[in-house]
Amino acid sequence: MQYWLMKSEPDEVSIDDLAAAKTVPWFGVRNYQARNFMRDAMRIGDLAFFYHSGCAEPGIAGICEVCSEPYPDETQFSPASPYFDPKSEVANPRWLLRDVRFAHKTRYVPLSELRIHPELANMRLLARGNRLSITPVSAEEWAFITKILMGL
DNA sequence: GCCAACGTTGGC
DNA sequence: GCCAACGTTGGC
Repeated sequence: MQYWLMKSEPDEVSIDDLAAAKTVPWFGVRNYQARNFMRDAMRIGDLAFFYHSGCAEPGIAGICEVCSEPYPDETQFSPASPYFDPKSEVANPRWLLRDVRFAHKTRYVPLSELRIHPELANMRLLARGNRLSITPVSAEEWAFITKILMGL
C-alpha cells in the first residue's frame, strides 16, 4: 500500500466534481515521471490526497482512492482536446492513466499550512522547484497530515 | 501577469 | 550524448 498526492486544477476537476462523479479518469498527465507512477507504481486501493493547484489558495481538499488498472488516456487521441498528443499512436499509447474514486472531502489544508510543519519538511510536494502533478507520500507524512485533518 | 525551476526537443 | 532554446508548471 502506497500513498500519493495528486494535483488537479479545481476549474477542471475539483473535489466537489469528484464527489459528484464518484469516479473520474485522471486524464491530462503529460509528464513521464507522473505517468510512470500511475502505470507502474500505483495499486488499486492506494490512497491519495486530492490537491487543488493553480488556484488562489492551493492545498489539500480531500482523499481519493486508486480504483482501476492503468489504461490509455483518451484525450491524447482527441485533436479537440488541450491534451491531444499527435505523436501518440493508438496501437502504442504514450499516456496511461488510472481511475480514482471519491473517498472523503476534508478540511481544506492550504499549502502555506503544510509548509509550517517540520514533520513535513521532506515532503516531495514541498521540495524546491517541484512541479510533479503526482508525488508519493510517505506513510509518516500521510499519518501526520491525517492527524492534522482530524485534530482541527 | 511574473518568473523560477524544470522537462522536452532537436541540432550538432 | 551534449546542451541551448523553448515550453510548461504553478506559486505568488
